[in-house]
Amino acid sequence: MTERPVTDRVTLIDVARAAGVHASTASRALNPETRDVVSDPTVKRVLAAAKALGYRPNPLARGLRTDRTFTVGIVVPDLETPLFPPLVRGAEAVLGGEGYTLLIGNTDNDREHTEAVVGTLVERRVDGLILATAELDSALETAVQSEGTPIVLVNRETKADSVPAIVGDDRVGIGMAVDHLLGLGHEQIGHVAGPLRVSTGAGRAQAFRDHIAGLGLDAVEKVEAADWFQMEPGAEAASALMERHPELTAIVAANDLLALGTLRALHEAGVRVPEDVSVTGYNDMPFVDFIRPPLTTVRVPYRQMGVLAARTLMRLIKGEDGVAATVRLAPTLTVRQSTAPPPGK
Amino acid sequence: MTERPVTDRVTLIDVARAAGVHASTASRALNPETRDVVSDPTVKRVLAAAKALGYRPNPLARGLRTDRTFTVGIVVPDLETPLFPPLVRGAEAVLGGEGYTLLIGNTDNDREHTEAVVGTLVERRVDGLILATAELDSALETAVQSEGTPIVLVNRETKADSVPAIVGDDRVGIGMAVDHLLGLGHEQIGHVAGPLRVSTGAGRAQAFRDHIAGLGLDAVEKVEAADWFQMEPGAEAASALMERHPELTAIVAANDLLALGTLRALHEAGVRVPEDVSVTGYNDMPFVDFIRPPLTTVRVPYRQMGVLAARTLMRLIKGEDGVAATVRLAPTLTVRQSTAPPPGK
DNA sequence: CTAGTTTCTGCAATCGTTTGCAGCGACTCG
DNA sequence: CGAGTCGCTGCAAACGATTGCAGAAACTAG
Repeated sequence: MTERPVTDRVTLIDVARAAGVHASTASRALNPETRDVVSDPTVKRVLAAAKALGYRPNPLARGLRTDRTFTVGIVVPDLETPLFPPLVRGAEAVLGGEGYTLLIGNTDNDREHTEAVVGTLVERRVDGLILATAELDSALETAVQSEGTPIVLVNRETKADSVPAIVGDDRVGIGMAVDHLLGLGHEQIGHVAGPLRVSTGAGRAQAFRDHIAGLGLDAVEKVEAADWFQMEPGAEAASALMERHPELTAIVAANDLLALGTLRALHEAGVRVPEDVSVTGYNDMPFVDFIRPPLTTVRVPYRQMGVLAARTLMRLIKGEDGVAATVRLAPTLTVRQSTAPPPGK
Repeated sequence: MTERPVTDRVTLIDVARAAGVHASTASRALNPETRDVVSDPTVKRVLAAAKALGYRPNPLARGLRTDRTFTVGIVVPDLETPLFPPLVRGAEAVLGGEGYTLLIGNTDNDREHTEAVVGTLVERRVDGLILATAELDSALETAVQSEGTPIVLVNRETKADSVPAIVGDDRVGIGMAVDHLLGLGHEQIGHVAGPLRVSTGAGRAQAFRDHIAGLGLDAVEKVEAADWFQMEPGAEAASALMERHPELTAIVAANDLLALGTLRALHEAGVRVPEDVSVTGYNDMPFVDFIRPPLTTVRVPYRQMGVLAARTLMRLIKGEDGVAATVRLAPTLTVRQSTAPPPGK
């Protein structure tokens, strides 16, 4: 296999030579910011030469000199979790439009792995970072911030309020699910919560308790937390919950996968949904309208979360002042067939 | 908001100074390849200094000098299509292990967009490219190749066999679906094909025809192609197909989404699945086991495709010889409840 | 004891940009 | 007509690494 010599990339110097000017002049002519210090005819010549030669600036050289790489890192726990792709796409849509490229990293929900990934991204001089990692701890992001890399959190918050976060409004979302069930006539409502060390898990559980308590009902012991946002733990938690509280006629799950697990546990226990027990999910994952029964769930605007996170990050990068601390996006309720009035109503 | 001065990054020169040597010596001591030309005590001192200062080389500077960025671009039509995340993760798993970072790009199945994305990635000096884009045309990849960037295709092929491809073996997969149906006693089997300008669409349709023809049955006019791999087009194609061939007792869909569309179309026509008509999908997307009825489908090892693509790309980057042209991965059949013997058997 | 190796380290160029500074010609104005 | 200003361009130094080359010890051998 012969090593074919590769078409040599055209550099700024080539353009300068072709236009009969010095490289620095060519640089200034090419850059809209500095273009006005160059005489009009020269600008035209340089532009023409650049176009003729098909010049594309070398981002490495530029980044080395300017300390701006026009890249943004986005790190997610697991791209295969269906809520992340829309989020990434939303971010990519706005970032791509501004000339940024996305570096992506998965963390597998592992603390060490997360630090390694964030480390390489910072080292690669990303201009900013979008973190959708799950852990509630905040040491990492403040550390990164102090190194000078702007950060935006997405789908989770941190105690340190120095870092902006774009999240779904879980209080509203859980409230909508509960109100929907109350409206159908349910009075005994339980909650299959997510892992409490994760902000979405803890937040939704708290929202559930508060909302029920606000109605003068007792909720505390009607919550069972799953180990993780997966079907299997969801099924276990649901079983435990129903065993302790056989009087429940409705279950609010903290997540669609937990709802799926709940569905399965109920099915295996011979309980019919929605005739005997109603179930709601959270997230409106793709295809939950195809399961049996189609899931009533709270729809979270993940794509828009990505869009807003990216916009916020852009403002941070540009050094704008007064970037909002935390933005909560309103969810909507999608009613399908996993909820119905309780038995005998 | 005061611009807090940022902790200055530690550079090779800092390390060199701390170790009392010249930067070039430090560089050699740090690089395992050249370490042996440096005396042992010096190596130790440099290593210690580097560790003490927390030195991380600047990839931009290195890339500028060496023309290796340790980045790989991966471009997919749409990250939200459920087969791509596992693929990306598979690739990331092996690439990350080798110190590479992934740059990701979506193309929206748009030709111009694709060229733009690939353009920026090449311009950013990625060491290689994994393309999962859908179009069958091959001008783009040969163009990129000629610029010197190694490419691996994934989930699709091209006519030019100079570029390696990792694909699922659709002939085998479709064959398994058809054989399964034949085994159940079906004799009138139709195919809802994907768009024929896409290699997976065209390939599966051809596989279907060939397989049926190989059995001496007539297949040609029992194929109806959908405009795109989505539910809606799938429903339309299925309706058209059933109208033309009401005698069909089984439909092989080229893709799970098309199968979902087919399911809906049949449901709306009052046809029961699987009692009246059996349906098979393709891909085994997440949660198709939860739909009604759980879908019998062909499982394609997408994660492994990503893994193999990455491995192949690594070999290409390292300049190894004899990298296989096209690898076909064997799928498996997952039998669920959307298939059953035809009525009266 | 000298000449020739070997081993190690430093010098300086290089990768492709950007940018502060200085110089040069043309123009303005008193 | 001379001094000051202005507009434009070039020079050269960065940015942070890598690497061919050469020089200085230290060592071997004759």
